[in-house]
Amino acid sequence: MRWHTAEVASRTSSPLSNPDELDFQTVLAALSDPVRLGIVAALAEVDGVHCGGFALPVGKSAASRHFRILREAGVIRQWDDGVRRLNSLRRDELDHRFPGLLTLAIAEGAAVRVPFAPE
Amino acid sequence: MRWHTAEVASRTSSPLSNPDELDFQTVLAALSDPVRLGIVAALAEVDGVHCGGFALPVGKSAASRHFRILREAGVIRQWDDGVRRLNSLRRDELDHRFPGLLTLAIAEGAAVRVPFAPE
DNA sequence: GTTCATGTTCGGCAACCGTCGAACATATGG
DNA sequence: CCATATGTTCGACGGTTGCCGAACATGAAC
Repeated sequence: MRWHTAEVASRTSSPLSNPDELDFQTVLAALSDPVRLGIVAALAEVDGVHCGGFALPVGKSAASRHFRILREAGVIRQWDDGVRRLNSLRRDELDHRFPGLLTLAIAEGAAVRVPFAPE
Repeated sequence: MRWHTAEVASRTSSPLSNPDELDFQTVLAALSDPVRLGIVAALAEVDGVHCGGFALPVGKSAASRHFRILREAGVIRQWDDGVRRLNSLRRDELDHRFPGLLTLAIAEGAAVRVPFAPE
C-alpha cells in the first residue's frame, strides 16, 4: 500500500501537535516577532509553502524554531509531504476564535513580509 | 497662577511620552503579558484609575514598568493629578489604527482581569 | 519644615528568547 | 547501498524581560 501524502510527522518523534485550543496571549507573542509576522504575511500571499520556500534572514535552526512557535500557537498548520514540511495559515480557526486579528496581522505584516526563495 | 490639573509629567525628568505612532508588534508585545492584559481589561471597566488603584500581583517597581510599557506602546495614556498618576485606554487611537484589536484584548483579557484595590 | 502617600529609577538576579553551528533523522533518487 | 535534500534537535552564547528591594523625587497635608 502507498500513501499519497504523509499526514503525520515522520521527521521527528514528537507528532506535530497542531493545537485546537488557541490562547490569545500565546498568539500575540507568536505574532510579535518580525520574522514570524513576516512568515504569516507571506503565507497570506501563497499558501502551502514548505519551510525552505522562504528566504528567511536566519539560519535553519532558528527558522525551524519560528515555524514551531507559529504551529504551537495555532497560527499555522504543518504537515509533511515527502522530504518537505508544508505550511498554511489556520485562517478559519483564527477568524473564528479571534475575529479580525489575522486580517490585521496580514496587513501590518506586509511591512516585514518575507520574500520567497528563488526557484 | 494655578493649574487646575497637571497635564505634564512632574514626577520624573522624562516628560511622559505618549506616542502618536503606534507599532503593531510593540502593541502585541505589550498585550501578550498577563499582568498588562489584565490592566487593560480592568481599565475597560473603569477608566481613569491611578496606578495604585489596581491590586496587582507584583511589586511597585514591576507595576511601574508595566504601566510604562503600556504607555510607550500607545495602549494607555497617562497623566499626573497631584500625587497620583492616572491611566486610561487610548480607545480611539487604537480602534482607528488597529480595528478590533482592543475589543479582542478586552474580551480575552477578562480571564486575567486585575482586581481593583480596596477603597 | 516635616511627614506621608505615590510612583519612578537603579542594581541585581533568574528565566526566557533569538541566534548559530554541529549533529542527527528521514525521504528521495541514483 | 550511498549520496543528497530537507528539517529537527542539541548545546552554547548574548541580549532581553520580569521581578524584587532600596533609594530617590514629587505633591499634599500638617
